[in-house]
Amino acid sequence: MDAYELITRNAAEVVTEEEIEALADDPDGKRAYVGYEPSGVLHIGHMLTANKLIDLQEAGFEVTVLLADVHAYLNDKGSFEAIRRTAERMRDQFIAYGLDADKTQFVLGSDFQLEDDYTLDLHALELETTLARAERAMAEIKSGDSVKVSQAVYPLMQALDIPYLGVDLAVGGMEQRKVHMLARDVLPSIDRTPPTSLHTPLIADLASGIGKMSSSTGVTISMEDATAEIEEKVNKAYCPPTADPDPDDEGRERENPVLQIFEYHVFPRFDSVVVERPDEYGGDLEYEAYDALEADLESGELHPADAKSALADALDRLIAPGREQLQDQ
RNA sequence: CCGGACUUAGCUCAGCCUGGUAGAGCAGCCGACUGUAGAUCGGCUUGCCCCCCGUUCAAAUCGGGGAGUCCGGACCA
Repeated sequence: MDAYELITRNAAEVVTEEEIEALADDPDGKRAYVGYEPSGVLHIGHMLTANKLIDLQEAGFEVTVLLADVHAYLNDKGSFEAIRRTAERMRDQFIAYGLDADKTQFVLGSDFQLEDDYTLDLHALELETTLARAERAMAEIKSGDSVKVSQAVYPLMQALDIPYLGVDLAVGGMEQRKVHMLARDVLPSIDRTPPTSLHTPLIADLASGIGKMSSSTGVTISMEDATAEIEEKVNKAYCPPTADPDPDDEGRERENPVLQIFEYHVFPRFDSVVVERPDEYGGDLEYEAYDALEADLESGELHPADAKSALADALDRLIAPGREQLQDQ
């Protein structure tokens, strides 16, 4: 697989295509980053961008993982001390999951975001940005809560982190695109180069197929789940026998989260997937690419229940090494 | 700083006037039906009624004080 293909596979969008092509022409030593608010437990939402970081490392990129302790604090996630402890735990989980510890630079936000220069640049960005724009860019606002000033500063710090970390490529889920667009708009005002950005798709809510999966509301699969928990969660997932389900009664779009996880988590990390099936239903099936599996589900050749048991097995194999490594500590 | 509205289940809210041991919808959980899930049907759970003080046999409900949120007004030295 060439560099361009590694960089762009399974990406929902890149901004811009020309800039990505330029990076792909000479990826060695270029720096990519993702920022995470420390939440303690790595789940398959985080792992989706982590997969992309692994792709980028393979393509020759240097990778920075920002453990955004200051951001978490601004977003009312607890005391600094508690947040830093979860940040450490999360770093261990990333390494256990498969990020190369030697090629990955883990940075705490508080390592550089409290410096004088940073603060003054931040104020300069505040001057460039309306409250409405900042609020729109803030992906992490809990709906219904009243917005704090800290939450308006939050996306501006995300923008400013990019030049301070020397990032060429900013990576994030699609919910981060407004932040990256804000960064592209506003960084030139302080004579900083705006980032190229790459956004991964969002996996839909496991139970309903609607919206995005979240660890706070609803069900997610994490690095800490036991085999039996994974089986139960996957079994309970929404999975009609199609890749393109009809909208629900209220007109909300639905996705098939089981297929999404196959596409974005399983096939990128495994060469082939075996679906074990009792003889009465036709015996085992083997797939080497996602498209073939999707086509069989669509045609009825592959029953959702069999797809689910294969998914649970693959996910368990994906996270078991990390899970065991963390238990040994 | 002044004024108004609001605060009840995880969420959106009803109940308050006229005190009598807390309700609906949604969500959640369980079961039936599907070789998965969803849909559908049947059942079930959930509460510091914002806090404190008072009145009363009895307060979510009445009176006083306080807090939080939202909206408006004033101030603009």
